[in-house]
Amino acid sequence: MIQAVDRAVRILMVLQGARRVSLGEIATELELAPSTVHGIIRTLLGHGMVAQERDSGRYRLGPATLRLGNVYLHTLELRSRVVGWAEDLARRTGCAVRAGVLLQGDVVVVHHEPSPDGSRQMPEVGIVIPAHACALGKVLLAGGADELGSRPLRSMTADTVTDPARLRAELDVVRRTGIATEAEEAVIGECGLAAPLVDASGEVPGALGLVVPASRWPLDAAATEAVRTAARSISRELGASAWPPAVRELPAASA
Amino acid sequence: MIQAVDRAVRILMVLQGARRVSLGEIATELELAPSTVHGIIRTLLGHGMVAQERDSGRYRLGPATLRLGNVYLHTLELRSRVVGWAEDLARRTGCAVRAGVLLQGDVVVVHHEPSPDGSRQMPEVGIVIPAHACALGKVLLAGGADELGSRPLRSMTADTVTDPARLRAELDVVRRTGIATEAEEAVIGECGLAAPLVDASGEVPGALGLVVPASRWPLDAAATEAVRTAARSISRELGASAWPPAVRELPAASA
DNA sequence: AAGAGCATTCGATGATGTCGAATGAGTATC
DNA sequence: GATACTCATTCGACATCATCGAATGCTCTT
Repeated sequence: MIQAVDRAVRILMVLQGARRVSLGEIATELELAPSTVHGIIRTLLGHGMVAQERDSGRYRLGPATLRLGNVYLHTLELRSRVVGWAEDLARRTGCAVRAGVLLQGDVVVVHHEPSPDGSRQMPEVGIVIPAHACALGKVLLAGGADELGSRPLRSMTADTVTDPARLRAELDVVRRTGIATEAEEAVIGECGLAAPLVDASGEVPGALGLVVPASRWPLDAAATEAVRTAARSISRELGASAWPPAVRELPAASA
Repeated sequence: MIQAVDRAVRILMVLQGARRVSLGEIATELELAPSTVHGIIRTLLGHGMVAQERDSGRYRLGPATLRLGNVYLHTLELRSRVVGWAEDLARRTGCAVRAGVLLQGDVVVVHHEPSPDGSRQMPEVGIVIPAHACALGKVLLAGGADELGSRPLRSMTADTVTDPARLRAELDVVRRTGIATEAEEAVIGECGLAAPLVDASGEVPGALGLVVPASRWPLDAAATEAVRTAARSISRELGASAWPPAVRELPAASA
């Protein structure tokens, strides 16, 4: 792992955590000499990855990051395949629809279809949710090879699953049923139900799910079936041969 | 400028240009040894800045870029101040409204308010337009210190201004009037009108403008005045003391 | 008016990234 | 069905390059 590049990305992560950060704060947080940070930041500055406030001298993320993220979205085949089905799902179920991918123990929302009733329209594409606390995340963890990243399971609400053993048991159920649920484990008043998206290699590169108000929880069977149908259809478009994905306990003997 | 970091960002830029890129293609484009690129990419891979297709081995941008871009948007004070006024402007003028910032000779759209008639709803936040070919860009170039970056002015349509001298003359007008216009210089059938957003230091960190169908061009005076009013109001919220920004021919003697 | 905190610059050190060649897997070709 | 090719990947030695600590200039605060 290239040290300088690793540090550069770490600096971006620090800038991600706070609006305006001083050079010294970054240096302290990363346990580096201020001049070291300065050199890296100047390089990032030259490419627009970070910006500097002209008056205070403090740093924040730059417009180049927005461009990168936007291109990422448009090159994501998963997303383009999801859009149409998400619209249909939202109309059919009356719920907001989300699609997400895994990023190191967190779920990044790559598509958000607002609920038809228009309760809120905040652009939620790009937001990050701890994987263990949302339905999308449980699906992705269940489908991933590494499963849990051995990081502590941060508690978000009173109902967040923080016990690794209990989460692992839940993931087993997800693997068997192809559906994950979550009830106010990330946000009070919000529940979720999600299903895996499978690609040609049998991997689970993403998940599709509903955001359900707690007042409408548990969800009726029709909505659950709609999610299952949509996920299966998208997976087929992605080249998947089986859905839900095959459970792989051991390295398959048939390979 | 840190060499390794610079190369890492360059790699991201290459990945930005094509959906799926092989290691060799990146190495060729950047004139580097494949193993050098590989080392850097592996580091970026570890942070989710790039992703690798499991089957082909090719690379593309990763979900971490989306997260970065999203955080950038939410930490941008400019954007949060623009949202309300953009909505109002769109309703008042019937046009789509955009806000943008400058990124090395290009404009990055940081906010997009669709036109009320709902002609199209593509999420255009994050897209990039050559600064010399759009109204937002002309405003930003006029307000910037470096003016033109001595890069060739790429032609987008038959009406794109590609002559530096003519563009410079246009920028002078923009500085005097506080309004920039563009008629089918970037996209056939699309015209634009924009005004500068000024901050407390008198800089022009962003621009606000309308996207006008060619059929409605030239725009009536009322709409132009609405843009001017919105830009002035937002600038005041940002702490600006004067609008349009003062023209600085020379380093001010009063400093 | 003096002090602190900040970003920034500079130069010497050695740790670190770079390169070229070799490996292995996977695929297309004959 | 076997071969040749492309491609990502690994390894080790060299010298470049990033790193660090101290010093500077600046602005804002006390």
